[in-house]
Amino acid sequence: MNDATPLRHGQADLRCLEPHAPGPECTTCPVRQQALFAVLQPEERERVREQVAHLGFGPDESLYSRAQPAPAVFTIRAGVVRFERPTTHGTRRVVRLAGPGDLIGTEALLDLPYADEAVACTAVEACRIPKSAIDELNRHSERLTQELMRRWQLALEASECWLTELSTGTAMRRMLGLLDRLQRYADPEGLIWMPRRDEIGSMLDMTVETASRQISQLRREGVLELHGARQARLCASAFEAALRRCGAN
Amino acid sequence: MNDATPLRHGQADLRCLEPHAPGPECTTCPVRQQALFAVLQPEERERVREQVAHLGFGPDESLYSRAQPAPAVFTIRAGVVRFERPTTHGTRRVVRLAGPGDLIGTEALLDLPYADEAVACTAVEACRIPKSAIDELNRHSERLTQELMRRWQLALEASECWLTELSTGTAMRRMLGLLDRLQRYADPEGLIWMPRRDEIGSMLDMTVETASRQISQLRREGVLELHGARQARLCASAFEAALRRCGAN
DNA sequence: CGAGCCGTTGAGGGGATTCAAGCTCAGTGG
DNA sequence: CCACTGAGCTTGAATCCCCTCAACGGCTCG
Repeated sequence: MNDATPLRHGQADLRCLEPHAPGPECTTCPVRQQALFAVLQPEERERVREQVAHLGFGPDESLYSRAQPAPAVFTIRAGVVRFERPTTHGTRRVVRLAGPGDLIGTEALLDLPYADEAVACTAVEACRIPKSAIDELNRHSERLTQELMRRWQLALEASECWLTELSTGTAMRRMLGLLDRLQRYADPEGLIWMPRRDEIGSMLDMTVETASRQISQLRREGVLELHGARQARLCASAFEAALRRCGAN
Repeated sequence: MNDATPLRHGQADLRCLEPHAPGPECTTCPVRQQALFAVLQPEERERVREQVAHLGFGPDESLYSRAQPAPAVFTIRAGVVRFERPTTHGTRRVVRLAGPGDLIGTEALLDLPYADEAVACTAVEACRIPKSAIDELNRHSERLTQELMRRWQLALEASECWLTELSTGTAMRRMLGLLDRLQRYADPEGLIWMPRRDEIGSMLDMTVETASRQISQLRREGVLELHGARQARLCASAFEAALRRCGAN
């Protein structure tokens, strides 16, 4: 996809798709209704448009890194982003996922460094909004302030949900929980993004071998149907059955 | 401690220590510097004082319950509070702790129901602040708005930290992570609150037996020194040694 | 006193990790 | 063309950690 090295966990090379001519894309944005600026008046939106950069990221590129100075927030237009942080033991742990319409990196608005590393899982399109732009709007738009608080609550909800659904119980239960979440980011044809086995490992705190075994079992049971390496389809009825099976566990 | 039944996980009986005479306690509050209202001007603080109720809760009483309408936020003055939510399998999982100075139940400000059940672990003193009071101040104090956002970020940070430190690795590693956190809520004599074994279980996703075995081992190793049923003391050097030992694991 | 809760410890079994080998597939270069 | 390589995925076998089931002691309380 790019001529540079694939750079797993490297610095982001912020390839600006449309550097200084954001054009009319805001009004035609696929996530326009869910995005942060949906609460703005047209004239307010117009005022910040030229400060917003439209960026693209390839798999395993990071949008930003933990502990770095945070000058901007991002709205995700397409793709899946994972949030990683190192454990005290040196391994990496994924603590959350984000998808189209989500606002990430809000630490920036508090003059705090980024709390996690945000890494693209799939190809990702995102809008980069400098802190200054939000600050200015914030002074005049009470609705934006309210919306920002709502975003924080959403992130908190996602994190706590990750804890209850993806960090408890057997490996199979956690795997089903993950697939259930990935289903929300499915494309129109119902294909879900399938993480690498080691990614699954850092999401669910298991080894690559265990992740592989769970996937294999689900395939044998007809729950999961792999389509190439990075995509798959879930069978709803078999999925429910699998859930019940390990619910009785 | 109270004449009513101990009511494990029951409704909160909101015992108001000083019903309608908040008195001068705000200025003498032990958490005055860390609490939300620290950012307010004296006259602003004065305006809301009479709307704030000073409440007490006994162990296992809940301050509020998940999915309930949320009319107020709470500032914790003393004690430790845990946030629980049910898993899809029917068990309970603790997703976060809060202590003196923390602001909880901020969902209320967004007209959302409470996201978790907040349960007192120890004896807890808290100030109940109705949503309406915050709303009014919010319109005039930009600093309060900023502070609220900071609180949300703190909660998110705590939740993600819980995920990386208390939900990964072996039972011993998680136990040491928990003790490390509890240390932050230690009293002046260095005594920490010691949870029941089943509480530890729902915090670290392990059985009571496993929790008990870890505790016993740490006692034998001189890391932990129990003082009665609900208190203990950590030996810093032995604690570090234990961390290294299971770091090499 | 007996009942019940809480904590502890032991024995056995099961699920996950570890270690290891083999597979496919893409890219490389002779 | 094909051997070679390395990354990712899968599977097997042995080990180990944790869960399950069980029993028991201390303690409070009716």
